[in-house]
Amino acid sequence: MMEVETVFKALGDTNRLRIVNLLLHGELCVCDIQYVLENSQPNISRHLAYLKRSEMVLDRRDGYRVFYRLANVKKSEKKRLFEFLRRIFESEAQLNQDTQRLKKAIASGSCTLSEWKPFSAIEKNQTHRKTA
Amino acid sequence: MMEVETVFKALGDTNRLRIVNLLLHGELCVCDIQYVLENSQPNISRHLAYLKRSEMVLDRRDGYRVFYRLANVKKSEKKRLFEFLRRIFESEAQLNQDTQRLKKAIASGSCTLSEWKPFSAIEKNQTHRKTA
DNA sequence: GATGTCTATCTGTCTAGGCGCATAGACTAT
DNA sequence: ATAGTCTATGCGCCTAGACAGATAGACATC
Repeated sequence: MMEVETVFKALGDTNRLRIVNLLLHGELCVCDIQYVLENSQPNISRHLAYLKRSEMVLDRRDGYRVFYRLANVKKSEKKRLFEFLRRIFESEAQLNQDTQRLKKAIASGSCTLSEWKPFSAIEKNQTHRKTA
Repeated sequence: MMEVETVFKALGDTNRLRIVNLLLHGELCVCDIQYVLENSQPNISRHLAYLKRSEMVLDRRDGYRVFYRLANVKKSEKKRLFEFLRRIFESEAQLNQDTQRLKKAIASGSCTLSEWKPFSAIEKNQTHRKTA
């Protein structure tokens, strides 16, 4: 078929789950994700490309950085999916750890220079934070 | 990690999605599933074994037939998952077609000789239908 | 026992995809 | 242009897993 299969395939990998978990909290640039996952940059890029092919995320270039965010949050189907993921991710130690690490990184001025924006805000209006 | 990854991997295949969709409607024997999916028996068995390894389903032998059902519906996490799946499966043409085909087969006396039992009933009390 | 039915597993082939490493591309600033 | 930063892609290796076809196992009936 079918889009459903594609989505589950995309979620059937630890690294991609960790990425989606981070993106649930807001838009991020590649280097932020790389920092949290402690993984090689090419590997992160490949997984982001996979998520993009699967229509799970969208990207946007700003200068020499590329920002990724969850896609189509408006569409009720995906919205339900992301809500579901948020709930089940709560009980995953690794993902919680990642989230903490991200927040700490942002607070202490990571690659992402702009302010932290929670998922709920992005969900409402799809405007993205500006980095200048 | 992590159980979440395993579950999504299990759902990242068309045949397994179709099987889970059928099992959402109740316990079934292998030949019923094979009939609906119009696939080879070894292939169905393999996918069922995969789902079992992933702790998505349980099996039970009754005579020369083996019945499969969704696992651990009591645990709230899995319960939420199955509820989620039921909702998103509603908009998948192939899966609806399968469901119709199954119902028709059961009505006209398929391999499964016993009466049709809806998912809600199985969900409440985990007793299984008897085939004799 | 032998036979028939239903199910599982074994063998081999093929493809998707995960990773490391190197390199190319995009952009900025000087 | 040149250098520096961030990101994407190409190549090669390896494993998981999807399938077909053959065979083995479990069970009932005769």
